[in-house]
Formats: sequence, structure tokens, C-alpha cells
Amino acid sequence: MAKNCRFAVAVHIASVLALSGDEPATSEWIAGSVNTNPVVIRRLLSALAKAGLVKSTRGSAGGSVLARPPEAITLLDISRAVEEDEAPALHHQPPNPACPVGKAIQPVLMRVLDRAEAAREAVLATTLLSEVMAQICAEAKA
Amino acid sequence: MAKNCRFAVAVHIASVLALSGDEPATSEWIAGSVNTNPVVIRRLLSALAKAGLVKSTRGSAGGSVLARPPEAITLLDISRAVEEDEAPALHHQPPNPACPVGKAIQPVLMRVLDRAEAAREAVLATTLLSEVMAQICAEAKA
DNA sequence: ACATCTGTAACGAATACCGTTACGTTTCTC
DNA sequence: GAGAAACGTAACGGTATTCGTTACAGATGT
Repeated sequence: MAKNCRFAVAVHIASVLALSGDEPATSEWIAGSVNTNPVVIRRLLSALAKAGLVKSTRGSAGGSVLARPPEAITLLDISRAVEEDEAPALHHQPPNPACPVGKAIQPVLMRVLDRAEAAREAVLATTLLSEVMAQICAEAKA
Repeated sequence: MAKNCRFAVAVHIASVLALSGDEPATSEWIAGSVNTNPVVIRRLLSALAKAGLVKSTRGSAGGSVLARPPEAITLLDISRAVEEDEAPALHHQPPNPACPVGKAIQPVLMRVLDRAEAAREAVLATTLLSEVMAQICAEAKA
């Protein structure tokens, strides 16, 4: 998979918000838990808000809360919200159409890569934020 | 520029070798089909050779051939051969253990990401190079 | 008014990937 | 042997991406 930690941090953010419940959490507080800069958190919160997963309020006593209960948020929702719309990982330059392989390989590769990605997303789609929360609580006690 | 074309180019290389059969293909010839530099091809051929998928011979009239028939090579074999051993896409800095989420989230995330990756790899594991070849031939005729 | 907090732009360092040049080594042919 | 052909690999530079940081404008409650 990828080398960026956006998804990991976004799930972290959502987990903190799930624990906070109705109490708005500030980006600075979340940043303290993630151990990074508040702007990094706000960037991801902005993406999550655009996807309708969180709601943020400005001003004093502001902060962010989940827009839906954790049972209604899948990890695929979070992934789609914060990951780039990944262009297919095909050739940089179009291959040589004079070669039969170069002429025909790209659609074939696209189909396989799409199937592989769909399988990966199916796992994320069946994992709820509430399940992650339950595992975090279990892990914290152990 | 896109993310990582190593897998796409490696499948392209393997397809060219499959079509060449016993006739060794030179890195320059393959580079002509992929539309890139021969050294890029040789780097990937080197990785494929280390994985036991191709055999290369040096010297005049040298080149590369598949080490196994296309029915005995899966796309997962190729992916494993040329992709980096991907470190987990977790936090850059370890999260704050003083927060219950920060303390417990990493193993939970690891498990989910491992399951997702396994699902992706399962698709590649069930796709043979010979099947890709068949699709390329069908595509080339259309 | 003022403190607090979000939203976003801008910049820099670190990193990854790929194309390219260069050069040593191996092998075939004459 | 000599030379040509081909691989193996190191090194370098351009480009893109990611993340952390600073800075500042806008919104909101006290």
C-alpha cells in the first residue's frame, strides 16, 4: 500500500472524536494524541468534513465532532475521504503500440489492478469505526 | 508523475519474455516496447532474476528468458519481486501513549491493513501470467 | 473588545522514483 | 586473442509527494 500516513492519522482522529462524543475536540488536542502539528490535523479534518464524516465549529469553544455515530462510519469512508484519487499505477510514457504487448497491455493491467483494489476496499468497507473503537478499548486494557 | 510503475512495467517485461519464448530478449528490445531506458528494464530484470522468475545471460547474443512457463507465474510473484518491502503506513512519529487512543491504535490498524493487503494479494495470486497473455492477445485482435 | 479556534496558503526539508550516463564484466564470434 | 554485444550496478539529477511549520484571515463565544 501507500507510504503516506493520512489514512492512519485519519482513523486516529475519528477514534478520538468517537471517544469525545458530543464534546468538541480541538485540533490542538487531537494533535497532542497523534503527536504532530495541529495544521496537519486540520487538513485532514477538512477532508473528513467535505466527505460529511465530521462537523467543525469555529471560534472559542469550537472544535470537531463526528457527524454520524461510529456504527455508521466505515474505514472505507475514511479512506475515500483522505486518500488522493489514485490514478492507476501504469506506465509513465505510453508503451510502444508497434509491439503487440505494448499495444494491448494497459487495459488488461487496468482490469486486474481494479479487481485487486476492489478486494482491498471490500475489507475496509466491512470494518466499522465502532469495531475499531472496541478493539482499541480491548487493547488498552491488556 | 504517477506513483509506482514498477509492477506495471514488470508485467510488461514478463509478457514480452513470454511471447519471445526460448529466444532471449535484450533489455534494449524490451525498452523499445515499454518506451523507456534499457537500464530501467535491467533493474527490474535483476529483481525478477533474484526472485527466480527470469534467467539472464550476458555477452553477445545474451538476453533474458522466463525461468518458468507462464502458467507457473502469478502476478503476485511479480509484485513481490519488484515492489519494495512496504513498511506499514502508520504514523511517522509514535502517537502519544498518554492518550488511550494513541496508546492502543497501532496494533489495531496493523491488523486491518494487513487484512486489506491480504485481500488485494489474493487477487494477484490467482491471476496467472498465461491468463494475462491470453487477454493481451484477445485485446490485440480487437 | 478579546481570546480562542478553524481554514488555508505558502514554504522547506526529506524522501522516492525514474531517466540517464558511465563503466566494469561476461560471452560469443571471428 | 581482439572486438563487439550484452548484462550488472553505481552515481547523479530532475520531478513529485508528503509532512511539518509559520503566518494570517475569518468566525464565534464571553
